Amino acid sequence: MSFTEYISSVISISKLLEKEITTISKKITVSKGHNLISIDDRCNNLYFIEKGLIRGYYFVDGKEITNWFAQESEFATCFYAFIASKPSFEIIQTIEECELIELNYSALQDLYKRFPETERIGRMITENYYIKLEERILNLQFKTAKERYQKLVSSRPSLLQRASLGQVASYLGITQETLSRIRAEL
Amino acid sequence: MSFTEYISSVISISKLLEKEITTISKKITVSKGHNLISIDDRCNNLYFIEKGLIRGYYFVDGKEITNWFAQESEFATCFYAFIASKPSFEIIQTIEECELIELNYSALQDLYKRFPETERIGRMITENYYIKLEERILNLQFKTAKERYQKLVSSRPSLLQRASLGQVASYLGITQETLSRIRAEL
DNA sequence: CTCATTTTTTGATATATGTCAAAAATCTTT
DNA sequence: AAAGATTTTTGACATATATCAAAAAATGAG
Repeated sequence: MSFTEYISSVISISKLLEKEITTISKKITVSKGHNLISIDDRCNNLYFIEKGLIRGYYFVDGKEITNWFAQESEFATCFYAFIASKPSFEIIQTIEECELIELNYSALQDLYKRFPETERIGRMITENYYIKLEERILNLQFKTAKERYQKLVSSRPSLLQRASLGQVASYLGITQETLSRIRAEL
Repeated sequence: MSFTEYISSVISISKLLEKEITTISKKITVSKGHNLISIDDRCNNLYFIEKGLIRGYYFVDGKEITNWFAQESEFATCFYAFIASKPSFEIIQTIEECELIELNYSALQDLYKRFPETERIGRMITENYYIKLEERILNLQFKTAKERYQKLVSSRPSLLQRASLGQVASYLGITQETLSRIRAEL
């Protein structure tokens, strides 16, 4: 889904607004394995994914921990850093070649001001992020590794083909070996 | 800290705004063990805690799971339900007798409109909720039960005196027995 | 296509935390 | 203060998942 299509699915957009959105949208193509944002970077951009897969990760005891995955029609950024204007605590990396719409923080603030109906988009993004986190906590806290895996498979079936086992395992909060065993017995 | 003091610490408030805030603030006292919001309730109120302790909890396999604690100078509501205008998935219960400021959702929206500077408060509340969740995930996923306990003790020392062991244990994602043992060996 | 590198799987063993049950301690209410 | 209710602690044992190591499979560069 293109960014404009996504927006239209949330609010109805006038010709004028459409033009405005085009103006602030910067379409970029990024190769696989590229870091969009590194740790301690200022995080002034929000990326809408038209095509591709991105993850956010950080290090714990020298090990990469994947914090989230984002795919087509989703947004990617260090959300905490973006809303709080703090340095990023995670690395944002493309897992596949990506076609992205880059949105600048201040351009977005500006858009909110001039087209108040776009605030709805901002709120929806925030809520989406929040809800995803809530769900993740429920999962981590009360499901077995197998249940977490099954849930991921059903909600994002293609992820296992697109991301590496280690990336998925750390996202699920288990070791790669355990994930491999879970997968084998099903 | 009173609600007005709290607001003043975030934004500077005019006499007019102060009066307005007083108008929409409803000060209530609630006895211990009272449910402010039950599961499936519409969640139209946000509570600022001037005094007391509140928790949000839900049931998993018939067991109570505490999702969060909120104490003096913090807000309490089913945040997900509040922002998304969905029914609450948790029960919000006072753990101690509480003095609260009850804020109505639509009165708040109205305030945002009429005093745009108050939007900042709304955003800060949202961000606060989000950041707390992020931190909790990091904790749950990569710390041992003991480390999670120690962190809680240092960030909210009084909680262990104010909430029951079972409530704290489920918040930390461990059983009451395990928490009891951790506490004994330190 | 082949060799080298990376990723995934398998095996043996260790360990943190859970479960169930009962005792001990603490808190309420009369 | 006593009796009952609730909460916390302790014990024995079970189990899911981690760790470390090595083999197997998949991927990628030349």
